Amino acid sequence: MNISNDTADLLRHGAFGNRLEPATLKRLDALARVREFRRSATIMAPGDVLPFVGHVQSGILRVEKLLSGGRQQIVGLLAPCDMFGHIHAARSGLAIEAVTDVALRCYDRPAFESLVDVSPDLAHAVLLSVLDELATAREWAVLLSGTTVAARFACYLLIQLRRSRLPPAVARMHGRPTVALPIGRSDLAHCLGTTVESISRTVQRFTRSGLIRSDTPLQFEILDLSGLIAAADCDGRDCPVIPAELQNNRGEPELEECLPAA
Amino acid sequence: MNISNDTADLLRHGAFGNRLEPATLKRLDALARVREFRRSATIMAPGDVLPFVGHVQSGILRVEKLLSGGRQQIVGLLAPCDMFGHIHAARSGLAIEAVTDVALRCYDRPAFESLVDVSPDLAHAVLLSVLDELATAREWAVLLSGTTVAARFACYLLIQLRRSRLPPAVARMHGRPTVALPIGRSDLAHCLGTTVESISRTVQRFTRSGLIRSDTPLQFEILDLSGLIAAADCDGRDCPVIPAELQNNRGEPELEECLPAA
DNA sequence: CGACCCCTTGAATTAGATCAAATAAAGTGG
DNA sequence: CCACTTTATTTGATCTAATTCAAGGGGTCG
Repeated sequence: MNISNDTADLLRHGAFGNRLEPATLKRLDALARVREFRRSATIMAPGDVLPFVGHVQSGILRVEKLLSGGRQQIVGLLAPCDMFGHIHAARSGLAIEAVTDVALRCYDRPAFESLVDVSPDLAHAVLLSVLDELATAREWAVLLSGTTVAARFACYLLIQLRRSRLPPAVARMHGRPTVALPIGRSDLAHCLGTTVESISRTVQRFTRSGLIRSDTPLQFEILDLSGLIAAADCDGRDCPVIPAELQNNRGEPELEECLPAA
Repeated sequence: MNISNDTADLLRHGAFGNRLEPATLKRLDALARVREFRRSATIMAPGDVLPFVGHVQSGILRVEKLLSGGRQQIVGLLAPCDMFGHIHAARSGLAIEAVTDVALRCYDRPAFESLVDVSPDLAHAVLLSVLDELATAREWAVLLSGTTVAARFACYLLIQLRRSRLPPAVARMHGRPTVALPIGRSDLAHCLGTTVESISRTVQRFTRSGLIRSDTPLQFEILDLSGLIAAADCDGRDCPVIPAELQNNRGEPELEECLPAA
């Protein structure tokens, strides 16, 4: 299969794009409208119910909880091709903000729901999509449950390795798997429920230990995958399952196959 | 509406029971088979894909991640009427165990999925059910993101107050809202990503502060709801939204209405 | 060049984990 | 029904890890 075609399709139709009938796809396209937001823009305030659903075309969103003291806790990141919005409206109390400049492919929610009602293939794709979101949310819960910052950071890297379906997030630098999300230390700290200082120290420690290499603050080359898995305090069978294609470096042969993904 | 009828219906048909056509309900009942497990039994091992889906009729399940060191991290609790199992199989790497003796109403998965395919009402109900699971998972992520044990414990109490749809979990003792899940300190500690000792100390501290009262280790009477909300470090608009019916004690008038729930 | 933002590093404090033990509750068998 | 075992909870003391407070580079942009 042609990678670049797949990529283009994912970008256009999101996670459920390539599972739809041509006819449904066409009607979906008719509904689509691309909206762009600048970095730090608020897409959804806490308590809002968006009038649309959609998926990310480019950029990174953060799903976060705003706490009383003006503090924020990130409970998820949305990368290109991830869905956002409440299919069947229910206030979540969460906020969505743009980490980078973003382009969102949006569908008017009532129209989208009507289309779902008459398109079993779309209904099925939406269900799969929500199930994927569910798995991701559980993964975040596991991540946040790590007791030490080191464990949470290692888990974060493993999740990003496994999860990202599109080039920019995970690539190979110097032939090694690399996590390169456009996420600054501040956001990273909020993701991991800690402070920028602790993040910084942990990154330095991992670097000194030879687990990772970080040319720029936004890039993490994975040097020792098995070491990272050990640091994440979870065995490879579980949450952070690494795609087979990434295992051929210092590959861990005992790692099982990854989920079929997309 | 008749509460006891509703309760019975929830117990029999789970979260999506009262949204189905009578015909669908009948076909669903034909598929149902109740399985019982004793306390501490493993319903699903990590890596398993259950041959059935279903919902809890009685008892409590814990959804957990098993870590390398034999440690476990609970990423969710399932109470009566909650769904479990992967509708469209995808290994989660999570385990499900019985906290108490449980009765599960199970449906053979292939048969259930076939029924979903031909029953739009069931498909819709399943989607809503999964969306509810998603909201719950995000709530857990928020819970686990709390920095201090006190914040996580307070958040846990608030979530249980809001979430439990059936009597045993939340009731009123001496006229006050009470969280009374059959969860021992050990499980509670795993839920909150901490140790039994820290739980114990936190409970004592909350008791001394007059936030809660605990006659038995399994019961927590809420004495000061607004204090708990403050301790959870999140304003009432968000995650822990308290049902209106529970607010008439030391009610917090500024709390908004809760979600329509079931 | 200075203002600003982001990342790193250092020192002090504190919360929580760990180790260890006492107390309380619940089941078991005589 | 009581002594006894087992399990659950509480309390104490120590030690480690992380937050907090504070300051020092290293960029970018007007």
